[in-house]
Order: sequence, then structure tokens, then C-alpha cells
Amino acid sequence: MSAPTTTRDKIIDAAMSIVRDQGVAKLTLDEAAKCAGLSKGGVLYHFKTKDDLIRGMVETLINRCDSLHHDYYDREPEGPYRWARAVVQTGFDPNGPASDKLASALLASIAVNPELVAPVQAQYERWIARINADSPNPLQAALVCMAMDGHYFQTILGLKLCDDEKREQMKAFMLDLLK
Amino acid sequence: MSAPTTTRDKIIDAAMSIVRDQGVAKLTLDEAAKCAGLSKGGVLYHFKTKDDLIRGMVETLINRCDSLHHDYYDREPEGPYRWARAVVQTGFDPNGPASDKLASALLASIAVNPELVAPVQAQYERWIARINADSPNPLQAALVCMAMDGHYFQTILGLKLCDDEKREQMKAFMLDLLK
DNA sequence: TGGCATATACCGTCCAGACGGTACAGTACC
DNA sequence: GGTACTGTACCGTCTGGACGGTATATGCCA
Repeated sequence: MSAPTTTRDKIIDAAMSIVRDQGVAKLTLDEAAKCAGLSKGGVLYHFKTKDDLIRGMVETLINRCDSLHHDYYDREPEGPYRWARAVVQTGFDPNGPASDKLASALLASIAVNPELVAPVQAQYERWIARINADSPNPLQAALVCMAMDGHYFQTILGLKLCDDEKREQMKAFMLDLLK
Repeated sequence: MSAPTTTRDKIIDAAMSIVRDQGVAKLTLDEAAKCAGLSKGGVLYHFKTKDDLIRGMVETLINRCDSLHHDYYDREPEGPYRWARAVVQTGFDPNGPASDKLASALLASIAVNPELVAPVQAQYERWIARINADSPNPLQAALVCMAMDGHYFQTILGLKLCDDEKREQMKAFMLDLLK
């Protein structure tokens, strides 16, 4: 994860760390300010409300996720399932959406105000469309993508389906299905 | 979902409904009491603390999930991947863990106090062990089970990967992989 | 049979603390 | 002197939880 540059980014980064390390309940404006190294007034200058802050977190999540999708798409060889393969690569990226930090944005949004998830839902549909468009068997692609969602699910809950070694096997297994 | 009988169950049921319908943030002792048709004092008689209430919700989730696993296991024909097939059937059961109501227990626990997820983590490992034990290719089973987790993930977030028709196709596709 | 103690289930009130948000007075750089 | 940003002091509200009280049922003993 690249180091945050602007104060705004620093606050978002701090908020994500709080959720990851201490749980959503501990995400308060005061705490976010303290972790970002400024006062509550400072935070409220950048984000008018707490919902606003979470909107920022969600936006960061979506942007970083989408840009990773594109990066991996460019690197993947042409052919069927190219987008699906990019999704798998993204999901296993240590700085990707399955990192504790980014996933925390989802957690924060659902917990505080379910409406804040809307942008994710919208983007999700766009991703699905993209994947379906270049997948010969949409069911096959959907299965693998659902499994990636399961991966996020496990990350958020701290569930361990497999150790690091099996994770690599899993990734290879998935990519193998997308040829 | 069977109608709650004891007051205790009624409270847990009410709490789950609140999380599902209004979001975790609205889950307060007062609100749970009101929805269950008694006073806050009454709720606190059955659950000493709010964490206790959530522990009850998580326990209900685990029990109902495990009992569904067993039900479907009994109904599935013998052979390889029998437990994995039971997991798929359970995941698609309208009253199963992917129902909004049960999933809300997870949400509540992570949001309020991440430690409360521990019982789920413990049970999860037992389920994994069971599935691996009768799966010729553990990667195949793991892929499908991860996809089921993805299904819960989508339920919680309100994401729509597929419509009802495609869901049925998906289920058939998964079960077909487990033969 | 009646009197009394104990347990269970539940109610209503009160309170300390935390939280989101406002107001405003700075400060530092351009 | 204006713009971008920070710090502090404060307010109203909400929430978890403590607590004392109440009604009913059950058990015990004479």
C-alpha cells in the first residue's frame, strides 16, 4: 500500500487501520483524528460528517480495486476469461481488496450506515458485466469470482480456510480453470 | 425459520431482525427489548450484557447451520464430496446461513466486538476438516466452499451476482463438480 | 390448610460516559 | 489579506448497564 500523501488520504488510512486493528465500534472521529495525527476539528474540515469519511474509505477501496483489476488485466495474456483472471490475481494481491485494510472500508460502511455500500454495489455490477463479456462459460467465471468473494469474507472474519501454501495452490487451481 | 418459543429465543430473533432491517448501528438493548415485546430490564435478565446477547445470536447461527449440514448430509447420496455437497445445499437453503437473518449475527459480532467471532472461527475449522476428510480433491471442495462463503458475503452486502434463475444454475453447476 | 420463604421472570428509572457535530479562535503559508 | 487548515471548548443525545421493585409460581414446614 503506497504511503498516503495528502492529509485527506492520511485520515482515510488511519480510519482503515482503526477498523482493522480495533474493530468498527472503535472508529470514532476522535480516534481517527488521533491516529492521523491531528485534532477532531481537522478531520471535520476534510469530512463534514462521519458518513462522509466512510464514503471516502469506500471510494478508496473501489478505486484501488479497479486500478488493480486493470493492472492485472494488462499483464494477463489475451484470451478467454481474461477479466476473470485479473480478478483472481487482484484478490490474491497482498495490497488488494482482500488486505485487512481495504476490507475494513466495507465493514465500516455496512456497520455504520448500510446505504454507504451503494457505490460498491454499483461498481460490482460493472465488474460482473465485464467478466461475463469475455467468459465463454459465465458459470465457470461466476464460480471462481464467488470464491474470491469468499476470500474477502474469510479475510474480514479472520477465518483460515487454508495456509499460505494451500493459498498458492488455490490460486493456481483457479487460474487453471480459466483457460 | 421456526417460530421462537422461549423469551430468550424471541429476543435473539428480534435482535437479528433489527440488524437485518435497520443495520447493526440500530441494535441497542432498548430496541431489542421493544421488538421482542418486553423492557430493557427484561432483556438484561436473559443476557447480562450486550456482548452476551450477540454471543447468543452467534450460537444460534452456528447451531442452525450445523444442524442443516447434518440434515442435508443425511439426504445426500453416499460417495465422495458428500459433506461438501451438504454445505452447498445448506448455503442455498432459504432458511440457511445465507438468509439475511442468520447472517446478521456475524455482522453484529464483528461490528460490536471482533472477539465474539471466535466460536465461528472454531466451528469453521471443524467444518473444513470434515469436508476435507471425504473430498478426493481438497482443492475442488475448497473452491466450491469458498464460493459458498462468497454467497454469504454477497448476501450481507446486498450484492447481486446473479438472479434467481442463475442461482439455480449455479447450484447445479456446483453440485455437478462434486461427483 | 395456611403461612412464609425463595426463585424466576420481568419492569421502569436513573446515570455516567461516549459520541457526533457546532462554533470559533487561531496559525501558516501564499 | 485571503485561503487552507488546525485546535479547543462545548452541547445535546444516546446507550450500556446498574438497581430496586413487582408479580407469580414453587417449595417447605407445621
